[in-house]
Amino acid sequence: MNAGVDDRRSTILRAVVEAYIDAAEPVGSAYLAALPGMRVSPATIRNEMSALEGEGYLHQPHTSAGRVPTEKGYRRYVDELMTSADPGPDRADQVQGFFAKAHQEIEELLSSTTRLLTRMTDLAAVVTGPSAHRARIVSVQLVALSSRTVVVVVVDANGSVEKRTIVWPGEADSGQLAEIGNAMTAHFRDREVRDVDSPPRFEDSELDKLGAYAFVAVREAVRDADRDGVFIEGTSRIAASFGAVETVRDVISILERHYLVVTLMRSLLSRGQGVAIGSEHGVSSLKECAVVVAPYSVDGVEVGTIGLIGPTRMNYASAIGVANLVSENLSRRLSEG
Amino acid sequence: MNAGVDDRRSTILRAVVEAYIDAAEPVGSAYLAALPGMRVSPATIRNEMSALEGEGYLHQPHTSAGRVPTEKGYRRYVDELMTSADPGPDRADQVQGFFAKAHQEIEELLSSTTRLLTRMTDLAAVVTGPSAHRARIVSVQLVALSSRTVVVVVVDANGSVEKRTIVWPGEADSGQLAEIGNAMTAHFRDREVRDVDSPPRFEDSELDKLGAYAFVAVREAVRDADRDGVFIEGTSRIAASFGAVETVRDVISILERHYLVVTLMRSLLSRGQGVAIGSEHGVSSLKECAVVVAPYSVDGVEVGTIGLIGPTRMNYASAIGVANLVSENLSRRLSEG
DNA sequence: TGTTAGCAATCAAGTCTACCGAGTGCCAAG
DNA sequence: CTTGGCACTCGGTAGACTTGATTGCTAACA
Repeated sequence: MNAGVDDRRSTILRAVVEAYIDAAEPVGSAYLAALPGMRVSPATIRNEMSALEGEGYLHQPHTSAGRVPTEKGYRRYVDELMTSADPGPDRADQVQGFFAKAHQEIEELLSSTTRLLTRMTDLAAVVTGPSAHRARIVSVQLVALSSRTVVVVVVDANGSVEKRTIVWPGEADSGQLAEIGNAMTAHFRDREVRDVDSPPRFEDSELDKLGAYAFVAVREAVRDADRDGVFIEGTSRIAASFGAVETVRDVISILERHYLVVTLMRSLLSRGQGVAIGSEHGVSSLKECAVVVAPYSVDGVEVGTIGLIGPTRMNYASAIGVANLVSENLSRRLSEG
Repeated sequence: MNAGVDDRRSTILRAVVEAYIDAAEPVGSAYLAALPGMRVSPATIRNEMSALEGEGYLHQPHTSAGRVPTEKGYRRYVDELMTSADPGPDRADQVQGFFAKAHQEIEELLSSTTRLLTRMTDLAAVVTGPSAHRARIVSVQLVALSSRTVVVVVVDANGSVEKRTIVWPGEADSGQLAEIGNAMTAHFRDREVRDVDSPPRFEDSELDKLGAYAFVAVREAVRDADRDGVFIEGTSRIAASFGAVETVRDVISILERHYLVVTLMRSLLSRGQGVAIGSEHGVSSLKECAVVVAPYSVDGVEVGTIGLIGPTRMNYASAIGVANLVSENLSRRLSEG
């Protein structure tokens, strides 16, 4: 029972899954028997498939049809049967080439990484920006837009820039603003974003009041930091993957709710899962989808997520391979500086 | 010929368009004759419809079907026959309420405005950020991320912040950086973004070299400024509007190419068109779509665009009304400060 | 002259039937 | 345990027929 990956039954399950991924049509015994590696007759394959159906790995849409993998079937395929997710040297080169001439700016880098993922897998791709919570603050500056409007600009060590526009309580004085900015920079410098808890204090009581006021903007600016960085591309591939418009609508409408997608990916990662198939992830609108996730890290710390979303009959080997490959390259790239 | 909007034939055309917008099904003479305002028999209506078909305003999918508006029919409807695009006091209140408690930050304001548009019209919505070319620069600062990495931060009068991360030629010295930043701020202050043409000069030859180097980053940062600000929401409504998955895929794949959408909207506006129907705009993948655009302005200068995209049988009155309403409110809001 | 009732004509879409064929399950022989 | 053979199932396709919506035309009418 549940022997290895080499027994005949498993081989047949693998062949069914791969054929179905390829052709999106129920797979019959005759087709399988004709496969190069297969040394048994259709009748034997039928027996095995019948057993696989009993075990819950396959499903028969109707009596006179071939078999289709169930979620459990895909799961077993991904966990045990799949041949290596190594994307091969061509793709490795492609990814390396991409990162070699990729843009400096982190946002543009991530956004074009998302497009790269979509292009390589033909799936919808998601990349979340590096979580800002652990990033260190490098500079805080206050700039007057007008006499009553001030923009607070916070730069962190990732090179992310967050800002908050506020109405200044009184006439904005550029000397004062500079002084507050310098004090803030000194105060927060090298502290992590999540440690922004109290404003710097000033001798001068007016400055102290203004400083406390500006501090609120700093806190809000860094609190929003994570919200910016979600990149999603390849939505149109979803339309190409499903025949039913309703499914397309449901899936796309989930993809439009970025925070939902991010939550989903994070929760998968935190449970140590790299792949969620069908209803495993619990989002009912995505029950016909599978999600592949991989974390990426900066200096060894996992800070962001790469995700691929497509139909359950996606090419898992390719998707997982590409996700990991891109994750490694992106991590390396972001850890350089 | 082409009398007014009050002759019977025009009334019938209007009724056909409105019925078709409503029900998405070919409209027959019996249905029209039963309409409250209609005082003639189905036979008469048939005669008129036949004439309208001859004039190119209507089309009959097949002999035993009712009539469907052609592009020309929609065009005439929008230009002459449509009843007022006034969205009514409820919606005006809704929009005012929205802007009353909307977010300060321009990006978030525009992004939630896009969602508002989608919600109110059930169409895909696009808002382009205020063109930065005419914005005045308020501040330029150089911040060291590490000894060899510097981020150049440019703040403009809209409150937009642009940045560019560069490798510094040498050890980054915070005193030098501050000096260059101050000189840049003084040099570019109140100049328009499009006028960023030459760096400030420094007495010190090393500073002058570094300044020229940093200037490149400033120019690149402001050149990219326009690229950020495109907000698109409601893609999933497209899936709900069309029956064919291919159409959905085509349209969404256009929506994914932001620059294409922006170009389309700008070119419509520059030709003074507020509505483009079907093939009028020349983007073949959108031939089953109509696009409604409205500019918005800051202090009387048109700086950005609002757009709505949906099927040709969208509710034009509502779409145009909402686009204009939101445009006015957004303009007012952005011109306040 | 414009309007209308009446009516035959048209044609998409639905229903019914027959049939084909892909694919199975099972049995008996190897 | 494997396999060939065979009856069986059932979705899908094709054709014939029906239904119903809608038209265009004609002739009568105001």
